[in-house]
Amino acid sequence: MSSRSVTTPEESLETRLCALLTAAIRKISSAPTLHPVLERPRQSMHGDFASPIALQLAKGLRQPPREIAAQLIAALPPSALIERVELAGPGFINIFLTAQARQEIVHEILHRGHLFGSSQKGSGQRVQVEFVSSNPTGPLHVGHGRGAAYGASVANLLCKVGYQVQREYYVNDAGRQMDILTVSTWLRALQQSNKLKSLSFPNNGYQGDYVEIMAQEAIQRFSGLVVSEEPLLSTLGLPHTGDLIVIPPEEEEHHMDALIAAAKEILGPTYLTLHHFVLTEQLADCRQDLEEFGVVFDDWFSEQSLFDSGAVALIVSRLENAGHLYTDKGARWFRSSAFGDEKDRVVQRENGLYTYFASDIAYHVGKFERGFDLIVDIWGADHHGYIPRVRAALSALGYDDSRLSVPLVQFVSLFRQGEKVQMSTRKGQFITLRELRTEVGRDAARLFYILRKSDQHLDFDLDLATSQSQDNPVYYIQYAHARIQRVLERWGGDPVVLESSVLNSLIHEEETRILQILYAYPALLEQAASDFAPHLVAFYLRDLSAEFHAYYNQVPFLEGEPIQVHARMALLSAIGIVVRDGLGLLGVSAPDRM
RNA sequence: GUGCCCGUAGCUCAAUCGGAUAGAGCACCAGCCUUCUAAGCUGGGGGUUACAGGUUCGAUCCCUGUCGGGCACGCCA
Repeated sequence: MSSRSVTTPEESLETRLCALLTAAIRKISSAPTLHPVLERPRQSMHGDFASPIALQLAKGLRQPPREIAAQLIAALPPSALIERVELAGPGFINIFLTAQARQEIVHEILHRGHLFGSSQKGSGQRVQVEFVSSNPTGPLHVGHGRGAAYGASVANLLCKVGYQVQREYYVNDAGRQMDILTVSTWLRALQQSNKLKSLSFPNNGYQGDYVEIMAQEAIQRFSGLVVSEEPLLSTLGLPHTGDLIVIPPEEEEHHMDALIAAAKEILGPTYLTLHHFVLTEQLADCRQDLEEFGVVFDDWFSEQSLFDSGAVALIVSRLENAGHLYTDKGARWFRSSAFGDEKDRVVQRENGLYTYFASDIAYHVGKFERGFDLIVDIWGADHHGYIPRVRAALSALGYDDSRLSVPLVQFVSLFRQGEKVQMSTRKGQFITLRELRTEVGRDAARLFYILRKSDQHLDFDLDLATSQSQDNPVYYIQYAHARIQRVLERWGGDPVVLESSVLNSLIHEEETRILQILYAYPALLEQAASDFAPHLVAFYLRDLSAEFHAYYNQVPFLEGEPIQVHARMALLSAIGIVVRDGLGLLGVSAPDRM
């Protein structure tokens, strides 16, 4: 127990070692001290920690780096943490910890449990993470799944390192796409009622099965929905000859707009009812889908509400009053090129309607007004050109756009039998997130999605993922956890006694390496959070699992002196806690047996 | 054409914000189950980090150029 004083939960090893180095720097130099960097060397012969500080000081002090390093080593205050210090290479200071210093991490982990790795780095700042935010015009597909898995993990990480996190879904319920979905549903309802004779379903309508299902439901629920074809043709200005009407491809968009207008005119208030119905249906489906994926939002923010509350009009007038708008060709333009964008952008169209950009400015200003210190927008990579204009608007209105971060998520390409699966949302030809979850399972999907950097293309091999083969890294990590639980179960002792176990025997190579990985966990989480890089957690867990599996194969844990067995059980228990916690951050379960 | 991102082992990807001998998985080769789960372990081969320059103690990382790939360039959202 006396050894617990070596490290405390408040001060990590890194912090204490940095303090020692800083003290040494002050002794040999009066120059303003730069914060000493501690690295984790790739090779064990380079110590538990290494610092290139002497190399960095060399220029300012006008001395050879090796000489500075030697002085620093001599000036280093004595510490129970440090076994020895070596001067190496061009001037690295390699620090070797005492076995006791390494072992103490086990007690810290057992003591803090799932709180281990948490930090106050975020110091309670409020951060909003907005992600998925797909148009509620159909089921989520595998591309949205990546955004969901990534965003949820980023949010979990930020939470873990001390931020106050709000998870938000921006509902694009105000645009033309929702009208197209409404009309699509209506036309399907007419088709199902055998009302459409000469008018065919538009190519640019939503064609998925879910539209047919909503149409069936709508027929049951809303009277006045089903009308004959004649008034529709009249309103559209099309002939009543009874012949099939063919819309040329270049006319399709105009035709759709005409259909929307006609639907509004013919249905009257029922149009709004239907619009509300399809929106509600899609959002409910989306929410359930995400929940089953382990992704839960704190808020679903309606774009329409920005128009209803007058926030959009207000924000445009704020830009107006600040002198950032001008008129050209009948439209109102925001001078975004004056704030770093490559060209100016329209906020109000010639027809008087606000653009999506206008409501998006209002949305982002609203985020700041809601009191968030940091704003994280997770967008598809195809929106990267959109970032400068949002920053420009925020800057123009006096907000600090450095408080906005926009990590991009690249596309997902599906491969089946070595061939790329072509997808089209509009035509309903896509693999849904739900299908993927059913085939692959939630755990595998969640891990697979975040296994590579978010801004890299992801080739999702369906055959590999659906084969449930050992190639899938999720099993490798989960298996480590399951093995640990089985060993602890076999041991059968009281876990509480492990908190005060004597750890002196944990000095073998495998054990040392595991300890080194374990005490790297808090710093790893901080980096993964600040880089928005959950893939680092996945790689970490695989490394930790690999070391554990090697250990497992090498040492019969339950054999030997009780004191030694206790030490191993304490170590295993600590590994289990970290693996479970890390998987939890990624939304992956940690089964006790497999 | 312009802008942004990317180019690392046969394949899919990492690389501690400029650090030491660039690492994993898959695939390939050779071994390990009467012992806590073989969904595991051990060993092996495999690289001019696309190419050419530059910056410095030191470059996969920063700068310039070339080649190749992706995305974006609407009064759509």
